[in-house]
Amino acid sequence: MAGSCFADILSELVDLTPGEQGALEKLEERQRHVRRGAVLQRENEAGGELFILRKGLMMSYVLLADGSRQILRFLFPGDMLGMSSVIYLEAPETLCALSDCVVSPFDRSVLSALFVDHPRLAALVLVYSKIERVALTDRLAALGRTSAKARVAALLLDLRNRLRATDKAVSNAFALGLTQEEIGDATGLTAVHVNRMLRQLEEEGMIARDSGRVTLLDERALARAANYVNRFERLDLGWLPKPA
Amino acid sequence: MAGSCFADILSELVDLTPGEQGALEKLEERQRHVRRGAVLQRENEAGGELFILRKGLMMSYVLLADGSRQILRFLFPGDMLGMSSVIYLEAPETLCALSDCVVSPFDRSVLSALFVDHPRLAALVLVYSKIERVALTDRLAALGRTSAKARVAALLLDLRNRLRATDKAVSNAFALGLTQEEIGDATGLTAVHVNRMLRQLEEEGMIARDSGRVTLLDERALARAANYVNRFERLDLGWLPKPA
DNA sequence: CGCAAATTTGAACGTAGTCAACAAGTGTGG
DNA sequence: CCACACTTGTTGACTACGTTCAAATTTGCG
Repeated sequence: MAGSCFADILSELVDLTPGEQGALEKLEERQRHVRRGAVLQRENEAGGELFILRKGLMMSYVLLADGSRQILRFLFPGDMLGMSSVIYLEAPETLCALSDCVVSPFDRSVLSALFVDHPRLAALVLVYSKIERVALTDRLAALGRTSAKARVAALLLDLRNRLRATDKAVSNAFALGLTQEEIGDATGLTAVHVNRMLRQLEEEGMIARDSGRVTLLDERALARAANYVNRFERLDLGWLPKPA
Repeated sequence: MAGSCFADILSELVDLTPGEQGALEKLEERQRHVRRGAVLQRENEAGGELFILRKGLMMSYVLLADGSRQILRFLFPGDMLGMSSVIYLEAPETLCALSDCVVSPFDRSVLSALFVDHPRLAALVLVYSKIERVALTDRLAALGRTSAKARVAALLLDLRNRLRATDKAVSNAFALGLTQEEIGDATGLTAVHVNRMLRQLEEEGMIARDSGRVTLLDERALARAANYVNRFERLDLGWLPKPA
């Protein structure tokens, strides 16, 4: 297996040295196939493994006492999985495959070694973690303070942008690969209401739909409705340590 | 100024070496007083500085297009502030003092040096950041999937626990130091509805209130209503690098 | 083709928001 | 010390956004 998906993400942020690339390839030496619907890690269970997602779409979610589910994050190729579980005795969230996936498991000791041998990569892991944090707070603000329509619009935009980040060929039309129930669990709505919001976005000419595929017709209007910000842009990383 | 507040937090997680303690004290050499209501860093403005909060209560929030506010996080002594803004050209969130505060500003280059000289501290900074992440996803799930009453109950429990983390003397009765509007902006509710929920918690015997002070009368019932988890417990950090 | 899952739609309901008025503090300057 | 303004808290009446429940329809998979 050539190359490292995680390195691909980090190299969008800075130019990696050959030494750094080599270190990152250690994270993706092995690989494991994961079937759609399979669980990589279950909430409240031990044994936090770390992974890089190489192919496919996954999600992390939590289940609440009443059985309802909150999807925390969708995971795309190049994303590092399991970091928030590896620091706990029991995982705080479940990792589940939304499509057939390929992941590269790696040991915590490899991460630990990375911190010792490659300070700049360690700092980049922190930066990556902070970008994810800001994306999470965007969603927190969306759930706390925006309408159902705005949340669905934001999800569509975010999904398209993150698909495009891994595959430049993704256009305004894409298969979202989520059920309306999953969209609801991500946006804090019911599946029924998601359906109505999609219909409304369609009637207002912002999107078109055809058997699971969505086309963003009026991206400007969607972004306005959603007050969406792409958090992988306008970064400032000049302060990072020199490469090892 | 003796000691480091941030070191106090990290030493709850692992035993710090004298060398590590010394490095952390570098973060808190200077200090600055911040008045109640003052803004340390404003959303969409440049100049992300880093800080350790030494005294007082602060919050981070975002403003949405319609003027509404979402409080992202309350900040307590020992918390590191500004990390998510330092990686961007414009800060993604505002930092504002809820009481008179003391902060220690430090340069990004100091953080950078920490990564080079103290790999284990760097890893601990990442761990700290991940604990915060899990706390954020807890709140995401609360906003997406729980009732108004549960969200207010969760906020009260969290506030008490975090106050106690910095001051062991904090009992079940404490001054929360927030207006009902602020509680609403944190929980995604209106001030009016927060008022009703507090009254309801009071009528059900879970809390008592007296001029800004709150007493948690039935902590068990509150935790059940809120499905609250203390994320600073049950950690597993045996895999960290050896101290430098 | 046949079955299960997902989508779609309607009607009734309920939680939380909105608007408005008043009370209780809090701080400031006269 | 009091008068005034302003913020915060409290309560009621009404509204509305999103949920719930139910049933029909479509889709996709084995």
